[in-house]
Amino acid sequence: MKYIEKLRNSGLRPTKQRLQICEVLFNTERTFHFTINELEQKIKDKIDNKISLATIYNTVHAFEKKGYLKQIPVNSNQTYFDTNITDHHHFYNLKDGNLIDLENSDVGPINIKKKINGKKIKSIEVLVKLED
Amino acid sequence: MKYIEKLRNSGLRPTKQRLQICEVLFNTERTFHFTINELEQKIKDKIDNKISLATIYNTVHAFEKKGYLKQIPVNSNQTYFDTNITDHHHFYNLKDGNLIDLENSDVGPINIKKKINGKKIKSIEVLVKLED
DNA sequence: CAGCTATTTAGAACCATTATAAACTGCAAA
DNA sequence: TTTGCAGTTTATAATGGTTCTAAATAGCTG
Repeated sequence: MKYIEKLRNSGLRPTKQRLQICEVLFNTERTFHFTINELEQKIKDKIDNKISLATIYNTVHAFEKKGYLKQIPVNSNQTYFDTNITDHHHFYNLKDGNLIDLENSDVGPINIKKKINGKKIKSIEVLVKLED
Repeated sequence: MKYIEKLRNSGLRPTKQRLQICEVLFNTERTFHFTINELEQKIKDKIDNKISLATIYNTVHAFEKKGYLKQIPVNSNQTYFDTNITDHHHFYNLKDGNLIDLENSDVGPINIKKKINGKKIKSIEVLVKLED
């Protein structure tokens, strides 16, 4: 299994559940956005055994902490995650809450001129809200 | 009262509660960021009568819909609002969750090259996450 | 002033997320 | 292999921000 090493290298035990969640999250043609509920549904569809909701939350947070997932800063009642961990941005369709990737190359270079004392920039994320 | 007209022009009845919330939100030297809980506390400190939490939620949402407040897209368990409704951006201090304004002039012009069919850009918001 | 609709209110309901604590499991050491 | 233990999983309860409800109240227009 190709995810065993990945997990072990991060100090995460390659449990059956984590490996199955890896399959759902990372063994795909394309990256995608999801909420925990959407992921839960995807997991139900793809695997036979049940993974408890608590484990899904735990795993997603563990993966996010290790940098295998990113949280998308959007105001919604649910938290959105992204399996695309490259530097990039998002369109946010206000009508239906849909998110669309916006590659770095589709946004001019962003130069933050203001500095904050003693702080480093960890990420720069652009959210482009869309309306009709 | 200077807020009566503002409210009436928006189709909102200038009730005692709304006018008092206007005072707290807009009669200030500087704009500021807040969560509903923080606003509730501020209101308690500044006025004698009680305003119910439901009214605070209703009013904040009404003001946001009318464009007198902006929601700040940040992942937090609470929703952040901003009384600064000009086009601008934010630093987000990951350590303590603090938000700092980042004026448009402190960010180079942002040119979104990708177009989405049939959609208009409503806003472009940059979130700069800070770490130590 | 009358009557109508918008608004306020306390409290209940909702629901995403987190906490709990008991059962289970991967794994290293013997 | 077996043992022991820390790391995980699990069902369920708890939490807490937000929204809903329905009754009381308050602007506003005629």
